[in-house]
Amino acid sequence: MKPKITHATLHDVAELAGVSHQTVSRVINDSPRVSENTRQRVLEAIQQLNYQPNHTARALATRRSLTLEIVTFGVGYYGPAQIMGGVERAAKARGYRLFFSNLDRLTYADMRETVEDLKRQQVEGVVLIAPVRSAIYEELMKERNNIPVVQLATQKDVTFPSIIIDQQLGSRLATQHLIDTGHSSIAAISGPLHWNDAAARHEGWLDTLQDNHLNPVNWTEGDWSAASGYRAAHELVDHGAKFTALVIANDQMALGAILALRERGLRIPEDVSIVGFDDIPEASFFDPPLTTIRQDFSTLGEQSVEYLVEIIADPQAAAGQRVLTPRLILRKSHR
Amino acid sequence: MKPKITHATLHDVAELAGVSHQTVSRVINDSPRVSENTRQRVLEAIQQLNYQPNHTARALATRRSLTLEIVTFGVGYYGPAQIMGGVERAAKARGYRLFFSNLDRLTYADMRETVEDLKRQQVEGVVLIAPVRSAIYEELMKERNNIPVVQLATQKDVTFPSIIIDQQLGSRLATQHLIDTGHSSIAAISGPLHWNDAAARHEGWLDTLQDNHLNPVNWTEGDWSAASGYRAAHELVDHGAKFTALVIANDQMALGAILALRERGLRIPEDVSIVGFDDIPEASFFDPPLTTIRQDFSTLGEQSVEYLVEIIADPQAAAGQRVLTPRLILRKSHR
DNA sequence: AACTTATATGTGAACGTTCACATGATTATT
DNA sequence: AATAATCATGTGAACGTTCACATATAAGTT
Repeated sequence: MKPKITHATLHDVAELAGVSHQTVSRVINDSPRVSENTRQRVLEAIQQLNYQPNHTARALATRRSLTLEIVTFGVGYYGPAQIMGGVERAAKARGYRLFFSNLDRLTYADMRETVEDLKRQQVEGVVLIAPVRSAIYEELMKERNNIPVVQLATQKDVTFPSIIIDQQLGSRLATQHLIDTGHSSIAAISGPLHWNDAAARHEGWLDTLQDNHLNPVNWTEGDWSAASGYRAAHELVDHGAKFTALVIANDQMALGAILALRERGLRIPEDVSIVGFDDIPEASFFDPPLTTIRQDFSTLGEQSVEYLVEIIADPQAAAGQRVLTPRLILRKSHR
Repeated sequence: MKPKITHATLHDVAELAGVSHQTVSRVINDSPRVSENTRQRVLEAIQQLNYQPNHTARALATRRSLTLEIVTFGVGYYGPAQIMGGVERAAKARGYRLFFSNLDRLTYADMRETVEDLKRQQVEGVVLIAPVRSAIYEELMKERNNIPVVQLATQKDVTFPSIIIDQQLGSRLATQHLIDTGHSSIAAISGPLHWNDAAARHEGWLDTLQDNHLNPVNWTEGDWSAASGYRAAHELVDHGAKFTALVIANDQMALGAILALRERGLRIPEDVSIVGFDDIPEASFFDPPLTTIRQDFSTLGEQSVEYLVEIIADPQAAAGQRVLTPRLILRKSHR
C-alpha cells in the first residue's frame, strides 16, 4: 500500500554504469582520477536514475554537515529579520545549509533546549542573535561542545567572536547633530535597557550631552514598539520637562512619538526635532520624513557568516569583536 | 595539533556501562524492554560521557530526518517574516527542525537550485511561501520527488495542498464598508498584480464595486513599498480622477499614500478615507491610525506545519486548499 | 628489457545509529 | 514438572556515503 519511494543510491548507479561505487563517488566529487570515457558513462547513469547524493550519508561519512544554524531572538523585529536575510544569502553562497531556530522568550528552559539541540544536530557553526543581556548566553558558550559561535548584537568590547554595530557611535552622531544645530534641551526615549543596543544608544546620548556640558532633560524607556513610543512621548510631555529635541531609539517608537506629540499640539520639526534609529524603509514616509541612524543589518548578517566560516576553517581565527559603523541619514524631522 | 574533538558514541556508552550498544539505544529511545537497573547504569554512563545521540546517523538509519524546510520569497516583507515565526514555533513543538531557504529573485536558476537541494537534503516536508504567479512553482511540484509540500499564498481554489488567507473576502470587507458609510468614488492602489494576494485584493475591490453598481474610478499599481504608495497616490491625484476613498493593498503603501495626499492638501479622513491591508503593528500609530484588514500570518504559519505533518503521516491527507479569514479593523482613517 | 612511476579502478571498512532477529533467563500456564 | 510465554539482552547487518588502501594496466625512465 505504502509505496515508500526509495531513491537511487551510489550502488544503483554503479551497477547500471558497470563500475564500482567508488568510481561513481569520484565522479560526483569531481575527482580527476577517472577517465573521460567512464565519467560519461556514469553521468548518464546518474541522469537516467535521477540520482541525488544523500546528504545525510555524506555528512556521516565525512563528519562534515555543511550546515550552519541561526538562532534568533524575536523574528518579529525588523533588525533580526534583515539579519536573517543576510545570513541566508551568505550561507548559501558558501555552500552551507541553514537551520533556523527562534527564541520567543529568553527563559532558561528554552535556551537549555536550544543548546542541547546544537550538540545533537551536527551543526558546524552558529550565528546567535543575542541582543539581550543574559547569563544564559555565557552558559551557552561554555556548553556548546566547541561548536564555533558568532554572536550578534552583544555588548561592546566583549572578547568572544561577535559582530556589533557601534550603537554608541550612532547615538553620538544623532545627539551631536542636534546640538550642532542649536538644541540644548534634548530628551530621549530609550529601548528596553536590558537590550544591549538599547543600553549603548542610551549611553551615547548621555555621554554626548555630558561632553557638551548639557544636562539630560528627561527620558523614558520604551519596548521598541510604536505603542510604547506613543506612551513614552505622552509621559515626557506630562512630566512637564521642556525639550526641543528627542532622540528615539528606533523608528517604530519614533512613529508613535510623532503621533503623541502632534496630539499635544506640538509640531515637528518646528517645536520638537526628532531623530530615530534603524532607517526602516517606511521612515522616509513618516510625516515628516524621519531623520535616523541607518543600520546595515543585512551586511551584519553576511559578515557574521564570513567570520564563522573563517573560524570553522581555523579555530585560531576566533578573535574578538568586529564592529560596523552606522550612519546618520538626514531627513525632515529635525531643524 | 588539531584536537578534532570526537563525541562519545553509543558504543562508548555501552562499554562504560557494560552493556551492548543496542541496550543503550533502547534506553535513549525509551523502550520499555530494559530493566530499571541497567537503565540507571546506562543513564549514568551517558551523563558521564556527556553523550548526545547523533542526529545524522539516526536519520540515515531510520530514513527519517525529522526536518522540515521553509522556503520563503523575500524575508524582508512583513508577511513572510511573521509566517516564518509561526512555522518555526509549530515545527519545534512537533519535534521537527527547520531548514531556512530564501529566494530573493524568482529566476529559473534560483528555483532550480532550490529544487535540487530539496531532493538532496532528506527533508520530510516543505512549507513554500509562493506568493507570486509562476510556472516555476508547478515545475517544483512535479520534480520534488514526492516530498510533501504545502504552499502558502497561492491562488484561490488551487487543488494541491495549500493555505491561503481569503484576500478577496478581505477586500470585499474593506470596500463594502466604505460603500456602506456613504462612499461611491472609491479608488485603489494595488500591489504588484503578479502577486497572488495583490491580484485577489484587486479583484475583491472590483467585484464589490460592480455588485453595488459603482464604477471603479481609478487605480494604480504599487510594489508593496511605502515609496510606491507615495508615488501612486500622487499619480492618482495628478490623473484628475475624483475619489473620496482609497483601498490600498498594504499598510506600508498606505503610509506613503497618506503622506502624498497630505502634500496635495487632502485631509484624511475628511477628504479621503483610507483602508489598508495587513495591520502591521505600526498601523495604529499612523496619522491618522489606519483602518485595515488584519491578516493572521502567524497562525497561517502554524497551520501550514500542521497540514504538512498530516500529509507526512498519511499522504492521502493531501487534499486541496484551506482558507483563513481576514478581519476588518476599524480605526480612524475613514469616515 | 627491467624498473619505476602514474593512471584508472576496485575492495572492504568506517561513520553512528536502528532494525530484524537470536538467545538465555525468568515467569506463567496447564 | 514440562511447556509455553514473556522479558532482558545481545548479535550482526543495514542505512548511503567516503576513506584508506590494494591492484592492474599503461606510460615513462634508465
